[in-house]
Amino acid sequence: MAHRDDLPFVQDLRPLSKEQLAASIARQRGRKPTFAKPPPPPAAVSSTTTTPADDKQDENAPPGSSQSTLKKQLLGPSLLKSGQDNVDQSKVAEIIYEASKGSKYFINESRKDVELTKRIDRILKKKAALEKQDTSKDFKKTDELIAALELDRDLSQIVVHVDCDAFYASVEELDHPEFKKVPMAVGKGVLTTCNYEARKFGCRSGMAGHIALKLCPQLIFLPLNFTKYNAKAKEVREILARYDPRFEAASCDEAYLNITKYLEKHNMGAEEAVEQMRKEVFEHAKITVSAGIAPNARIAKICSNKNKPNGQFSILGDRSAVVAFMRALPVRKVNGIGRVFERELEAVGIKTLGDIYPVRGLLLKLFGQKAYEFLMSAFLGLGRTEIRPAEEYIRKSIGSESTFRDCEGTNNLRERLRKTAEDLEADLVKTELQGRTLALKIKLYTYEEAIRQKPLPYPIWKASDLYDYALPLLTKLEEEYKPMKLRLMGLRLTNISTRKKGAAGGNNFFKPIVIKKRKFGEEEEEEKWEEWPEEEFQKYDETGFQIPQEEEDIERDEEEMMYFDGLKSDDFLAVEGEGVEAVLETVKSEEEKKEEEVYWPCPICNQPQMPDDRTFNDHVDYCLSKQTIREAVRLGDEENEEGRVTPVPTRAEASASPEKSTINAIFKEYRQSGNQKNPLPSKRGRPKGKRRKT
DNA sequence: GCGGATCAC
DNA sequence: TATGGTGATCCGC
Repeated sequence: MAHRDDLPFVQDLRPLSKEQLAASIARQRGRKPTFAKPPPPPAAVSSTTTTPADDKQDENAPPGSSQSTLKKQLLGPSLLKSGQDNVDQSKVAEIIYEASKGSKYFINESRKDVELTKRIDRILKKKAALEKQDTSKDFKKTDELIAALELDRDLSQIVVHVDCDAFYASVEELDHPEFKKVPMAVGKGVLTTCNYEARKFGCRSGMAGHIALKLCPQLIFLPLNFTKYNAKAKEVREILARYDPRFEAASCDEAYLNITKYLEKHNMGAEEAVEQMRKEVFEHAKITVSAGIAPNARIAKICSNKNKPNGQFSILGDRSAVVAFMRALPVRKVNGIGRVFERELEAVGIKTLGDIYPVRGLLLKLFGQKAYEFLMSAFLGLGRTEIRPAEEYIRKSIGSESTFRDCEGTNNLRERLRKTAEDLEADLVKTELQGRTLALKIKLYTYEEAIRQKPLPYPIWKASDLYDYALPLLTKLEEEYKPMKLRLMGLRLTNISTRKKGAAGGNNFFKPIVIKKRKFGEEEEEEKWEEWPEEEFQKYDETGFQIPQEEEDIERDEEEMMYFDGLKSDDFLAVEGEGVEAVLETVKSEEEKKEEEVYWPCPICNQPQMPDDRTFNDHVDYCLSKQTIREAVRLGDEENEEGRVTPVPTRAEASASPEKSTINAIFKEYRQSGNQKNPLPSKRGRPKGKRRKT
């Protein structure tokens, strides 16, 4: 099927005006345009029988009401990351709201919105309480954190984020040039992506198909064809590899490159090289890409959205350029801050990253350690500079889930479970994986979700085992939600290991695998020892999309001015408190750091390590695990059962093994003594206030 | 360790 | 008629 034939294909393909749009929607609904007046409030959350009859409740909802936030929510995840064109988002929001109202999906969104509002209330109460206390210590601690983070800032690398423009839609347009100038979307049910013509109407990736049709009645739908997209992605990657052979494919249509070496070798400027790369990609693969150029991955990612489509944007230079750029950035632009966190931050007065500074001392208690460190690191414009092939990241789970028409009744549900188990088995056969923990996920017809999981006595992968072990979980849920009516079922295995021959059985050929931490925690990396994956897992990524947005200038309060201006004048440290000064005086420029050549030698491999606790500890743990894994493999050889492969212990497990306690104790002591007396060679000494992370 | 929630794509 | 699938992380309990 090339496209949907039942869709109207009008000759006039100009976007509708807002009035036309409204009229069009109204016609379909047999009513007059509704968005001229305030729309009705969301359906009552406690009731699942809400009907459009509820319409007449509250006609004057205030802007901050749950209705307004809900509308924003219904706009979909891609909206606020983008912002694009001349589409009137509030009108689009009204149309979506009107079209969604009363549906089960909508009612569930209302329920979630109410929960979130409650949580925000709790955060605000906490904030009010904090403001009555003396928080000077919290501010001081945070300034110490800032100083410590500054210490690790690395501006010497040049990282590029490459993002294909409306990838799936672009690929389809190559095969169907006739769709280039008309609104077109890929995917059914929800839009996986859509072309720029469709975006003019307010269509977005992730939007429900029938909603998109309301916004754009002439929208053309094409079915997904992953084989085609993967082939095209490969063509793009062939070019990227020329610029960084160790580039990182972040998804089907995104990649990170570290082009520092390339630039040195070819004596080129970053902008120039990336222009050339994008040109080569277009010549070779015939699709356009956008790129962001920056000192680290986090900023590069943000930059690649600035001049989309088919453009590039760079933030390079000194620290002040980076900090100034981050300051004005709406928090939602940062990877890891989604709609929910955005609302929580907004509630405490944080709209842009710059807004973080005045309240920095409250963030730890308001949002927890991880989010706190994440925010501070984002505020400073820090991010990872090490880019490595996706194959070096280890997978932690594998699952399969699917949506269907309402399914109820024990027999039907069991049949569904059987099918789900078979689907998962197929993937487990392909990947040669198995798992030791099984999770069953369900979504009720009300869109409420639940998960039940259980550790297994041994790793499984066969459909029959999956079914047998999942059945008790299903019956448990059936009891809880009786009578249970489902719209989705999924199975997922965690604690996974490979079934490949020779992986962990006897040939102890191991290589380090890096674990990606995606959310908070500054995209840190943590190393483990695992089998080298010989084969890339097939990916079924779907493309999200973002479009640049104008950033309004923010007003800076006095305190903020001091920080940023101080940064520029290069002695910003002096404006801060006493404790901070003490820490900050150890901050050196990159050049100074390099010149000093002060490292701590690893007691095991004797290689010089960066002189900070965390890096050093991690490295020692890494070396230790190398030792302990070797021992574990030797032991494991004798203990292995036929046909069942012992999973390689993780670093934590390895450290916890009693056999290794001696060596661990030695190095624990080593590290502790280092902590107290700093016997390790260091001209500069360790920064005060640097927390030890475990 | 489990279950719910959030996030990215 | 009627809003996806895969994988990861974090938090509270």
